[in-house]
Amino acid sequence: MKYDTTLPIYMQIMDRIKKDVVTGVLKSGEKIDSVRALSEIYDVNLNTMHHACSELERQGVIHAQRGVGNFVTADPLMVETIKKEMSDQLVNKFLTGMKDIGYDENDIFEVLKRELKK
Amino acid sequence: MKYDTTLPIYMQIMDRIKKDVVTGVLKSGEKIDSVRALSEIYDVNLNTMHHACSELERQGVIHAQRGVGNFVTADPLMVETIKKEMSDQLVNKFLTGMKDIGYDENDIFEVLKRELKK
DNA sequence: ATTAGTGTTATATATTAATATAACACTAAT
DNA sequence: ATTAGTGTTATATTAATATATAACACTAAT
Repeated sequence: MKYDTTLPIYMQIMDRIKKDVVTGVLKSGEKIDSVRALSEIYDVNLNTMHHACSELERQGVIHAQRGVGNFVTADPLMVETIKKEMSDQLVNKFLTGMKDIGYDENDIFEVLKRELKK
Repeated sequence: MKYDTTLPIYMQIMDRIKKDVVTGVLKSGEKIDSVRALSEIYDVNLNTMHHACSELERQGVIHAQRGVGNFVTADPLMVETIKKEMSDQLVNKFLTGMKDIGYDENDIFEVLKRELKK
């Protein structure tokens, strides 16, 4: 497991789990690995893993059941919402970032067309 | 001045200054405000501002002259290089991020076309 | 009732980032 | 030589992350 130094580890883990939920690797309603198992899989401390999970719960991605385990949100609509949120944020960051360094919308379109042709 | 909690402040400042260099708000070879003035403008501690500046110098964006001031790199080619680096990183983060959440290249293209039509 | 496996909380330690504050080192003008 | 304005370095303090380690609280099966 490799982590970026620019973002807290617990956030990077949240991101990976959200991606798994959004892509269906983790299915709606499904039980996920225990925090202890996950802390080994992601190679982090138990507290760090719990930090990630409790934040994910606050965001409605998963739901914890004490003594039982963590479960992916049972609401499939929520999964779509999360996907929309993530893509919106990506698009927004990309467009504002490009505009901030002087590209107009046509430029952006051209850059991307060139990049996607590869 | 508003800062994001997800990225260290000194990096966010570096980003803003690099944007100013790339867009010509700060011109090649030009003297920039003193670290003390900048620390007030960006509303951060002098040490934080110096941290940002010394990193910018390490990256070749600016050049410090002790007792005199900081200057934007005199090499206009370097400015272009920085711009290219920044756009490459933006494009890369966007594309990998979108692919990670299940969009293929056609999807990405469509999402962006729709967004740019607004 | 006991036990194994859950989520959860707590204490102590180390590291990084940011702050306040002060001083040092150098340059250019006076 | 002095001075004002630069970059630079240093010390102490606080807050956020991440760690090791231990314990607590709850659930389901035995």
